[in-house]
Amino acid sequence: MNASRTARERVRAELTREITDIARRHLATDGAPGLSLRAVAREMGMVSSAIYRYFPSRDDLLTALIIDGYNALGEAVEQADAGCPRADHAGRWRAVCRAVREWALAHPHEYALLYGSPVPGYQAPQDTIGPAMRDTLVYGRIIAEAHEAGVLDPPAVFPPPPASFAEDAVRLRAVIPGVPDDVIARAVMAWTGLFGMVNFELFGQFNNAILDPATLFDHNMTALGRVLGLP
Amino acid sequence: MNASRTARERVRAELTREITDIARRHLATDGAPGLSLRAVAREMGMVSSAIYRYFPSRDDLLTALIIDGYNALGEAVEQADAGCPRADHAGRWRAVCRAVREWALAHPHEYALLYGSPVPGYQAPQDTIGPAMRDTLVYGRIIAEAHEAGVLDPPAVFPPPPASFAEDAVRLRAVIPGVPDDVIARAVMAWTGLFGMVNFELFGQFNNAILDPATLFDHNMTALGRVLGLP
DNA sequence: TGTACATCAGTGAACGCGCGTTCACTGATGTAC
DNA sequence: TGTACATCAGTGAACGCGCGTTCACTGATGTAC
Repeated sequence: MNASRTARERVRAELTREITDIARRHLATDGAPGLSLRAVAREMGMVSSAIYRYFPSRDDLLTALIIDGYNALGEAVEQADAGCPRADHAGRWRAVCRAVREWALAHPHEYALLYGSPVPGYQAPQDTIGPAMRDTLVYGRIIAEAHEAGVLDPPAVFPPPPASFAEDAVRLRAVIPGVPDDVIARAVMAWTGLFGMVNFELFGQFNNAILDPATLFDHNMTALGRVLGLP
Repeated sequence: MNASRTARERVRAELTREITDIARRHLATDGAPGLSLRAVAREMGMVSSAIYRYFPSRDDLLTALIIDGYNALGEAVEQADAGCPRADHAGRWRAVCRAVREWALAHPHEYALLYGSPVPGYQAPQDTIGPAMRDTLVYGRIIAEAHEAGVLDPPAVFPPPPASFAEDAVRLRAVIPGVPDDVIARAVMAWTGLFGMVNFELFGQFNNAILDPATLFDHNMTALGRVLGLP
């Protein structure tokens, strides 16, 4: 019977979700290295081996958490972008920057799993690539649309990128279509600048030095927007 | 006897060094979460409890590694700076950027220990603060000296930092004396931009996207130098 | 609609491993008179 | 210079813990005729 078949499958889907939820909570308190299948099973009220019906190994559970994390961040970024007038490209850039920072502050260990030091011995499989690009596509779209609208005006204070950058620029244009190499290089600068700042705040490099990171973050993201040529 | 007293102390110092050397090697292959006192003791040919004569706990060994790491990076940065003509501030900035990247690529796990996700449950003690600032002081000095020499000319493309940034700027001026708030904000931008790019390269965000990170790194660091106002 | 069979979820025991840390101890090295 | 004592380094056993993963199994749920 189809209905009962989906009944079993529904239970399975729900338990899978419950496992990742618990795992995510453990991640939030103990970090990735402390995530343990046995602890999750214990909290599920299951015997530890039962988890293997749902995830064939610890690494697969980690992968699920990584994918969920990228999707959650991606969605936050998409929503921040969607909340701005389409033509306000500078505002959209600032909004997505703020969204990244806020999501990171709200989920520090999850953020660390995505953008911190790699978990030793863990090799991310192909399925993480798509979700990992979700937020990146939003930045790319903002820049590409600004360029298309003719409002992108990068200040002429940098030397042009070297010719050898052209090859990587081709690949990156998949994310920011239609823009010249110089804009691509600036986009990477903005992208790494955004995450560099979030990393430093989250990983403690600002301790004892910058007590009001929010203010500086907003200002520096605005400045990076100007570097990009956003108005 | 003084001579024999230092004999015992010399052995102690050497064994301490040997322990941290082995630990550093383990760090390089297994990462921080996999660093184990027992494994180090085993390789020393000691019983595991003997390590406690040298380090009262695993965390203290980690602390020693962190301090050594900051010092090694700091020294690399200092030497890169020292290898440039004093008046070539832009060249000095590029040189220290390259030194950071090269050190990080040569010691990825050590770099991750310093600038990656915090080790869960580990709280860095006060003694790490000094070494942690060693490289920072070099960037600060370059900018301060360029400013003092009157060659710092930051492009007027950014809005001024908000008034509320003034408080943090006071603190940061301990590292970059004599410069206005706007330059301080730009310095943080360059600083986070530098490490943001190294982080992304090392932690895998450039995978499948940027195949020639060295070229883009050099170009973007030059661009960040221009943001700072270096010629 | 009822029955025979196949699939699946969860159990419980076990394997084999590693870890940090404590403690009472022996024997060597250094110190003071 | 020689002896009594104190300090220190290293031993070996133990405590108490946790982990990932495998495997033969039971009993429930679903499927096909």
